[in-house]
Amino acid sequence: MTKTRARVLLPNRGQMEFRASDLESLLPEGHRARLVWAYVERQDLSRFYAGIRAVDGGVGRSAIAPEILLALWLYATLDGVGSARAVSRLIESHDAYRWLCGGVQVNHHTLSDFRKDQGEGLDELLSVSIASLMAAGVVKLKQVAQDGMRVRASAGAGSFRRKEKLEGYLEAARAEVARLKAEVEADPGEAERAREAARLRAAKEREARLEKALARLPEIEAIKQRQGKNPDQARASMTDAEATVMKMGDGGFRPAYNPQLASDADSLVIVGVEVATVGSDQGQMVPMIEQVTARCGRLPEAWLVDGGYVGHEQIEQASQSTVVYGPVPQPKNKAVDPHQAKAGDSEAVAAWRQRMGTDEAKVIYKRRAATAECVNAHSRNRG
DNA sequence: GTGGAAACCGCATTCCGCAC
DNA sequence: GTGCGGAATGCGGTTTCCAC
Repeated sequence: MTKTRARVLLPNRGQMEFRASDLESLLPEGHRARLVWAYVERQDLSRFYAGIRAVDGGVGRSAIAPEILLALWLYATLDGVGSARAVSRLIESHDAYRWLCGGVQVNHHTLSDFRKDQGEGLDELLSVSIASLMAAGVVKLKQVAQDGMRVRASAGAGSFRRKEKLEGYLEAARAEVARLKAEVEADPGEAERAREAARLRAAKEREARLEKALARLPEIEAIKQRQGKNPDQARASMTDAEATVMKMGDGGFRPAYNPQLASDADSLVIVGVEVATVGSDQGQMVPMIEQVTARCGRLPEAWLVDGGYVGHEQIEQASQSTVVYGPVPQPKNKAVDPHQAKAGDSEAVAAWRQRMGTDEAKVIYKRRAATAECVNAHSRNRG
């Protein structure tokens, strides 16, 4: 008995079809993009609108609504996307990003410009958001935890040069700018003129970067001096003058920044942000307390830090405004546990007790268990 | 239809990390 | 050291809008 061939449905991908659909139906109720949009709509964006010169009845092309740009960046940040080009690609392919745009074309350049030009506005928005959360009782500032993390800078490890080399490169860059200026002014052909102008721009940028690198050298030299090292060995990056070679989590040394975050331990809301250009957390506590106080309008009740912040001077200053919780610093004589020290303490421990003022009510050094609790709370927060 | 103004966005360039 | 892909950014062309 012969068996006939099975009859099946095979895909026909060349078939044209039209579907009726709207952006609104792409996202379900309660989708994160809708929440982001609702949040953005509630914000006072007058600062962003103030910079738009295209007005009703006036000339010029309409600007893209700041709500869209802000919502795109906010949603992208929640998605862990930080590149303008990546957001631009997502706008083409991802329903949530398409929904946020609502048919408005947004180019990666516009996204990048918005982030670059509106830094102050975005910072102010953070303050306003925190104020709203405080008014609603979400942020209480009972315990604020601070920590930093090393973030790789956009500068090559091989871009660092000492003063002598930087000055040489700057001289060469200035000569190049002068040469290109003369070439542009000599009025070559139209097509060539654009290329020459681009080269001139690039040369000017390089000159400016080298000037910045040289301007930062004194700061780096002073650090070297404090560390007892030869200040002549100070080097700055030719491409990103503010980047500093720091010890990273994996033990390596790379150009990086040290962003500092302060967060309300109960609500997990970030209440302070700063980008430090030094690798150590020492010295970062007091400026952050001042920033959070200015941003929130009142002092935090308690401030939690890890061992990297516990320096005598910082603790003394911080204790004027809040109660500081941090790991107990070990005396240089590691053979002695100062907490166990009693009558007959060694001279070193007695001096340590006096220096740290453990009996002062304002400065409280919690023992290991309490510290672990604080650090855990902060770790959860960072997560 | 034309000109002017404002905003958008493509081009060109540089720099980076990575692979080889 | 070289090539490649990705990202950032200034300049200037293009687009859009309005008045005349």
